[in-house]
Amino acid sequence: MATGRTHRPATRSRGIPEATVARLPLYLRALTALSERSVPTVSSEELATAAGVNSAKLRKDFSYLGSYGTRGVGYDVEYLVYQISRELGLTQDWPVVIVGIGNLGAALANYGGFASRGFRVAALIDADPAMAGKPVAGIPVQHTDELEKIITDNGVSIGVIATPAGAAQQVCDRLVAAGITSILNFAPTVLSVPDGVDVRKVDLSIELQILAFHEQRKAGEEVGAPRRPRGRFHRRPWRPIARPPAPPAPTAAGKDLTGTCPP
Amino acid sequence: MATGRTHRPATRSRGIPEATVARLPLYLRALTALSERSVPTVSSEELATAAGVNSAKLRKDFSYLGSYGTRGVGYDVEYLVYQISRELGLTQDWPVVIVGIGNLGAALANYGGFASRGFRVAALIDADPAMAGKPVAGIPVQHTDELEKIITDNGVSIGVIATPAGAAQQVCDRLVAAGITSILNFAPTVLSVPDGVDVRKVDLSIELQILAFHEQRKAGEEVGAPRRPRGRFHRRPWRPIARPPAPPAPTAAGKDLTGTCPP
DNA sequence: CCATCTTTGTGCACGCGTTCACAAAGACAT
DNA sequence: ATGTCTTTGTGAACGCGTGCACAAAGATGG
Repeated sequence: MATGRTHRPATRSRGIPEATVARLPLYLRALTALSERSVPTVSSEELATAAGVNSAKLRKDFSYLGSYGTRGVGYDVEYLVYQISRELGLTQDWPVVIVGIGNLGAALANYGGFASRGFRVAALIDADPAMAGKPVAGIPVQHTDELEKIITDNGVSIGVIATPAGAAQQVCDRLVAAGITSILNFAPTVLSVPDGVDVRKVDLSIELQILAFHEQRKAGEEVGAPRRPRGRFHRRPWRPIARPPAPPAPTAAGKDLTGTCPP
Repeated sequence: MATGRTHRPATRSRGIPEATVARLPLYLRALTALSERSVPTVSSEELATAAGVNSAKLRKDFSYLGSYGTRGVGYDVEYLVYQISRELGLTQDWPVVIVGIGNLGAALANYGGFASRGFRVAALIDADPAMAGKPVAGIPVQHTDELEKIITDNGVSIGVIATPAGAAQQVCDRLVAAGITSILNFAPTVLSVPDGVDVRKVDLSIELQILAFHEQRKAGEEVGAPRRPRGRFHRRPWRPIARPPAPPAPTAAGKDLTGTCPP
């Protein structure tokens, strides 16, 4: 999951483990799809398949919420949708502000998955005066000067940062000072926030790098044993983009000079 | 982290734990920043702070790569940048295709964080014939019909799916059939792929839902003990957006009717 | 060359998360 | 009412990840 997660002290909130909380939205999505198809009940096995997890894990996850299933039958879809929604806090409406209306910010503003989950885009904020007033996704962009006023007036407690990395910490500080207590950060920076403020981050390039690691490993396996031409014919040659720097030489007179001579 | 991660069998690849692999990009980002400031060496403590992790964790992570530090001094920045880049497979260039050029796809095409890490956008693909030929981020969009040809001609092994949920599985199948072995999925769907294909997912709304959970918990604490007006004055009233469905009644003659009567 | 000081690398213990496997619970048929 | 069959809910075992705490290693100064 591209889901970068921030260093939370792993405090299981009200008895529900973090790992379970992170999966509840998955279950909710699968259940919503079933609900739209008017499926009345679903077994843990079916739902687990639809959500892409193990059925035992799903049952244990649900057991933290309570005993909402019926043995021999399964789970009532509508009832479970409501229980999970309530647990996640989606039975109320959450106004959010998006700061940084570049390509990504605009994409987020247009993203339909927010409104359907109870998240309402209360305002779009950008530092560029030329953007001010310009409508994006039907909402006029407002200038950063208005940030504090927007947040207090609308009672916003969740902020989304989609600015360049250089501006992120500054924006974050202003959001927190204005009363924001949850931040979703798309900027490739580590944000420092006071206690009581939650930060979750999404870094698009990190996910690709993790994929590259495994991809390299798959390609590397081929030079190993049976030399079976797996994949196809489209293996790229190994093209280094940087010379390996020499390992740092010992500061004092090195006792062992082997291995540091250039090839 | 919004990092959604897919149910990998937790196979630690070549001895390096998955959790460590997921953090290597973080270290790399912090090290790159130091490198640009021409900082020669860095201690585990400093680097850990910059990356937002524990210093003991960082040292243990690096120990999986080898002994690249110097006791009493720290780590050589340039050397470590190279070693991590090599481990992640970023010393070669990875062509990627982006399928689905809507708001999000366009944002990804314009995202600068890819090119700087060795990822090259080889092609943009969309199913809308009206998009064909239109340049996005300087690259002309190509039609889905060309998908297989693009992938084989360019030797692409990493694909990014930014289509609507309904089209994702179909696109995924075609990508896999054409030779793609790593997929980054932005569509809110569970993709099923054959063994040997890696999938990582990024779901924007999931991250917000997790934040909402904790936000609700913070608000709920206030009604508890000392009624200290934490936060500020902007607490929203609890506004239910759906009536709680009644729990499923027993099919046969219910022995116990208490608790199912409407309020 | 020796003493001191800094910082790495890691053994160890602990806690969380995952999975197995099964007893208990309820539906359904007879 | 009773038996059978399906599916839940959970106790227990295991493995991974995290953090502590310290010994070893090397730099630095005299």
